[in-house]
Amino acid sequence: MLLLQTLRQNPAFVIERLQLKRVADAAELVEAVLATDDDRKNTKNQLDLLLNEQNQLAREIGSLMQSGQKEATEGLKAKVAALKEQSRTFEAQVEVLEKQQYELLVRLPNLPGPLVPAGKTPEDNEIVYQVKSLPELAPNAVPHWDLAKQYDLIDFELGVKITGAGFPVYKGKGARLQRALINYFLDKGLAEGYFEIQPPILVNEDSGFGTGQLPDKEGQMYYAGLDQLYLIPTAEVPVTNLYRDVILKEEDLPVKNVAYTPCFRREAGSYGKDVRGLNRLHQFDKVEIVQIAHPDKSYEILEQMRNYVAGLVESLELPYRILRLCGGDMGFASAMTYDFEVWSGAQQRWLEVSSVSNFESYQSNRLKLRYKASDGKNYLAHTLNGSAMALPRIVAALLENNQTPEGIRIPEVLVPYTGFAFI
RNA sequence: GGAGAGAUGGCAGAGUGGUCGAUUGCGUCUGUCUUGAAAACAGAAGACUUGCAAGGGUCCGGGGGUUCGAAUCCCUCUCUCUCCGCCA
Repeated sequence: MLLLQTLRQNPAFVIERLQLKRVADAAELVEAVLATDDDRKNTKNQLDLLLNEQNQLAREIGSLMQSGQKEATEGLKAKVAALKEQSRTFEAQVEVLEKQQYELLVRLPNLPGPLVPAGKTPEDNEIVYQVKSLPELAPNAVPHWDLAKQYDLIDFELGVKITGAGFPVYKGKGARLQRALINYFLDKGLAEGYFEIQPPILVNEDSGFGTGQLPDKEGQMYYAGLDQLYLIPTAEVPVTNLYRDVILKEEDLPVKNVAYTPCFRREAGSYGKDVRGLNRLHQFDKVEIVQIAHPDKSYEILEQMRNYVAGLVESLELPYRILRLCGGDMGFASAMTYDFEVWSGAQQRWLEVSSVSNFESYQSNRLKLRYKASDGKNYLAHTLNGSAMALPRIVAALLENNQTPEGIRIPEVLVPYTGFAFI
């Protein structure tokens, strides 16, 4: 959620930035928020005056009672009753205005940072890095779903039988490859100074709200209605929410967490080649990195995270590119996002495997995640996160790019984890 | 799932209708002392919000109520703990 003071200080700038994020009626929204806020403050001030008067009278009555002058209180009591009647109206009004203001405010996405390119579609994303040459696969190279079948690594039909489409069953070396990747990513994270967390994969409504999945994207999460819990779409949700309503010490920043979790996404409305094989699943594994940063450091940290993820992809010997997402393609809560895409040799397309974002104070404002600065005041921290990495598309690219007549070659760094060098 | 107890400031733990936003202890921070530290002593410190400020308002798990006045009484929800049952 954007800070009110940001809108107040420079509404023109906010409107301009919001338009980058495809908010067509930005000007109207901003104006409405500010008008509502004026109204709210005004009404609240009047209410406060009334309350103050009541408090004073109550205190007066108190001291009269204690000195035994009971009769003298009757007139005052009546007076308070009248004031109370009055304040009820204001109270109701304030409540309405607060709600109104809040509902307007949550509809505003985060402002794109200064480096974010203008644009509406994925074509407008800025390619900030791309591998020089793409590998040539043999003409008879096949997509990963065929390889998965050929080597009996992943069984999509079996998943359909026991659950449904988008819930694959990993088998044998396929399962071991998954496990190897998870451990590899976690170990790398630890070596980078991240602290490992194993969070619940069901979260309550407050958590879904804290990171911004609720109320807008409710339909994208699986919901266990009997217990009113949501299956997490990413570890970002439980991990970031660990710090909901927390005031950190300044010297504890940055907080660096890494977590492996399964992720669940309903992905309603997807179809076709996009969802073939491992391209898009309802359940998948991901290792996520989350940082809570000092506002002055968050962009520096974003670059560190980007470099870290780049190192991961490179260590797996996968051809990749990095995109800086344009305003229109960015997530609702993000101020700047880098997407990592690996080249899927047999499908001849780029697959997104990681998304690294700085949310600045957008999430922490909702979360009430603050740190106490040396001046003794509390300030909102910045939050960042990134996939490091999402497994399925990594697996897809590994299988496709590394297929040889002798089998599928496992990247060197993974061999200690898989226990085999070829599939 | 059944029975009982409870939810107060970073933690522990008082407070059962009237200057209580809250006694006290521990922890934290700042001074004094010390070469430095410890100890001792003195002092400081909750959160949100409004206001230039003085000041004001709200917050004792959440919501509602009684009352001139509620942390304190009533209703309700949530959660935690103890015991029993079940169980990876």
